[in-house]
Amino acid sequence: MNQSGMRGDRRLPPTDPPSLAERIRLEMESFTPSEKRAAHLLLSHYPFAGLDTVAEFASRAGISAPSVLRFVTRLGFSGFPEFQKHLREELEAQLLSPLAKASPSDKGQGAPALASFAEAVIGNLKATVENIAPAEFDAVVALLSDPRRHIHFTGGRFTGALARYAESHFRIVRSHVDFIEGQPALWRDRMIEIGRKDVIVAFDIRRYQEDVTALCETASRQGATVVLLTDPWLSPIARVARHVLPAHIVAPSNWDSSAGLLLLTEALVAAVTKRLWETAKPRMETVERLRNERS
Amino acid sequence: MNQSGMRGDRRLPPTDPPSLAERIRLEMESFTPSEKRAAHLLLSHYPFAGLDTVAEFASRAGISAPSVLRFVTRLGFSGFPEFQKHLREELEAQLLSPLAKASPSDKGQGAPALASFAEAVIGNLKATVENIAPAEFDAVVALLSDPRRHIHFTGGRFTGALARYAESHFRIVRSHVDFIEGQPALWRDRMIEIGRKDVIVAFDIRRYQEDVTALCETASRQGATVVLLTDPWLSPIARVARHVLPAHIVAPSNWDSSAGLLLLTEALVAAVTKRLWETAKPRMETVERLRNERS
DNA sequence: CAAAAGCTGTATCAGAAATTTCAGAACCTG
DNA sequence: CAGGTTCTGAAATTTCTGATACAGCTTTTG
Repeated sequence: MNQSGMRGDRRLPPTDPPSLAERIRLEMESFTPSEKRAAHLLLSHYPFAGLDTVAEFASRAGISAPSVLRFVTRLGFSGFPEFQKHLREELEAQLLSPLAKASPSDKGQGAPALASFAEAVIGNLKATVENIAPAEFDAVVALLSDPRRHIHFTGGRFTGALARYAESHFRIVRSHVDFIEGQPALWRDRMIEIGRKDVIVAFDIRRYQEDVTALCETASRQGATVVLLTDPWLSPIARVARHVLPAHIVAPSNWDSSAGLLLLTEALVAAVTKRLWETAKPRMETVERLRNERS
Repeated sequence: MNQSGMRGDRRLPPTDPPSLAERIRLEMESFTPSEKRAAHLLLSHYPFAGLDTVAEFASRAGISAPSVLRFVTRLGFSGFPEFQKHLREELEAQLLSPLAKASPSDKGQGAPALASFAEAVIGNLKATVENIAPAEFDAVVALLSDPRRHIHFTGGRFTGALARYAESHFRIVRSHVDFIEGQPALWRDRMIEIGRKDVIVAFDIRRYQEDVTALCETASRQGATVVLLTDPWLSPIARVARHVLPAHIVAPSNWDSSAGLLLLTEALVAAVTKRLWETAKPRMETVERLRNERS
């Protein structure tokens, strides 16, 4: 039911109908606070958030109905119904034409920086996933799911934060989880009780940090199993690591991107949580209950 | 690259959500004449025809409003609004996840889990970038590039690690950067020197943490500028935040994904580093030199 | 620091939309 | 072809939504 019938009529570069979403993004700064909340809600669930009733929209955005009305008026619509009609038509048009996506128009200055950065990060994630040996990933999941093991996370200057992130999740999913600071003075003493039952999960990327390497070598010598999350050039820790999961880290920045490491971390958390669900569920519920009691 | 090697193991047909359209097609014969007209209209412009008003739908189908009502009742809905809600949800679900179709049971092995998890995360990153207003991003970059400002990072249970990650980078790029623990006991005293010159960068996602909110509210009351990185539902901190950068966080896991927040963080680091390059470069070189001396 | 401007939510109203009622039309069925 | 059943739409009814007025509050400005 395409009334134009004209095929191959892409005369112009895909100028696209200037989406309402784009306009909102551009005008965002000129919005009042509650208009911004409305805009954020709409953009985050575009365009479905706008298809509900005014009351529903207002409540979800955390503002009042009149503010929503003012918002749509400000966008140039004569009323809420007209606004919804526009959204529906836009949605229908977009859904029916397979070109759909893209939206590379984005002239803005800041956007390109963010967009191209995201582009690169997404490329890293894809490359990371493709280069992980499934067996390796599974083996690590199995290792971290073994309740008899003790898990220790550690990392360097920047990656230490990722180790902490991992620890804060695993700590809830299972027992015997902790975080070890990278500085030798802080872990030397603890090494005495590291042994075969222990697993060290180390994060280490470029500008590999000697103290983290030393920690892993010591632990390995004591019989611990070392799991390493690193970059494709492999931290020296790889020599003592039982399992290595490399992630791509190059980004258009003066700094490396840790997004791939975070992806692996979160995927491990998800997999282990699922695998230990029987015991993890009550633990998560308990944590939740304790949090609520406090407040 | 199916490591299981077991082919032909499609235990169950790809059940998929039984679309309403399918059901209508199956029951078509049992419809009355005017119901058929309604059904045909709906199927021919599925599902958009159903998103209009009853009157509009009836008119387009060439039947009366009550017939439309009887039609939707017959389909098992309690009323027209419920019918529309179903259409919207079906549409949203279909439009938003052309990627990770098999999220439910998926007891599958490691690699599929990792791959589909990555799919979802990548989707989050794209959605995050698209929903960030360029002006908002730029404004935050400008704010964090102002050498006269003091920057404080903070976050909740899980997001605290991201705040640390941000801090460890910004600390090198510029001066006057620190990290504030979320617990009130740890920051109450420091608030005395927080004022107009200060910027609080807060990370807070679902299960918003009251102590972080309290910190931001206090700081805001003292005249500090608050920047918030949160999820699309917006932490209550948004109330006092000057700038809000929302990131999509839903992943096929029992946990939310912070990858979008990390992306924004790294993009901010990259942008600010570039902007302050004249002063950042010598700082980075100095840090490098100090590290080497130590070893 | 005071006045002004702007923003936002409460309460209220008008109107439109969905739903029900009911009588007439069409269609079987015997 | 009469009696009964089913289907259908006009009109009445009810519900609920979108819109507005106004007052309180916050922020800005002089």
